[in-house]
Amino acid sequence: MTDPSQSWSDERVELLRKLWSDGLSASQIAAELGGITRNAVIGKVHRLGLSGRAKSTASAAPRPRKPTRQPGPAAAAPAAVMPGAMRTSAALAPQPAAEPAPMLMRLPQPREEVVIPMSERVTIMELRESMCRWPMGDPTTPEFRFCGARSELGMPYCAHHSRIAYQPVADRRRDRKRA
DNA sequence: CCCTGATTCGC
DNA sequence: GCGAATCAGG
Repeated sequence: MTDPSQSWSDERVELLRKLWSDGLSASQIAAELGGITRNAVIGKVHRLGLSGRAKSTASAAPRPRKPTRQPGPAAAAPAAVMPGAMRTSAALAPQPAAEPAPMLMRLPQPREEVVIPMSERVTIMELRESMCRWPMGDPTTPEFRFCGARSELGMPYCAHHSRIAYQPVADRRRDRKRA
C-alpha cells in the first residue's frame, strides 16, 4: 500500500522536481502529490534549493469558473430549455422551515436528478472554499468533478444541492492587533 | 477576492 | 527536516 503520508520519499521529491521545473504552481503540485499543502511544497522547494524557475506571473491563475450571472430584472423564468447548456437549479426545500435562502426559494421546481454540465463542474484544483463540494462522477476516474456552484452571499449553500459538504479549511480572519 | 512564492520559527 | 502561519506581492 502506498502511504501518501510518507512525506518526502525519493519518488515524491523526484516528482516535485519535475512538476516544479514544468512550471506548475506550488498549490498545483501539492494537489498532484496529494495529502500535502502548498506550504509544504514551497518549503521543500526552498530546502532543495530549487527556487526561481521561469518567472511567469501570468497564466498561473486558473479561472474557468464563470460568473454565470444573467441578471434579469424580471422574475427568474426558465425560458429556453437546452439539454446541453441548460443551467438548472433545483433540489430545494427538503428542510422543514429554517433554511435562510430566501432569494433562492423561488427558483424552478426541484428535479428528480440534478445535472450539472461538465463545463460547470470543477476539479479539485478549481474547488474553492465557497463552492459546492458535491461529488460528481467516479472518484477513481480523471473525470471526477465537484459541483462547484458558487454560493451566493458567501453562504454555504448550493442552489443545485441545497445542502453541501461545506467545511471551511481554516479561518484566515486574523485580527491584526498592533503590538 | 482570487492567487502566487518567501520567510519565519516551533515542532 | 518539516510545514503552518505569516508576510508580501500581482
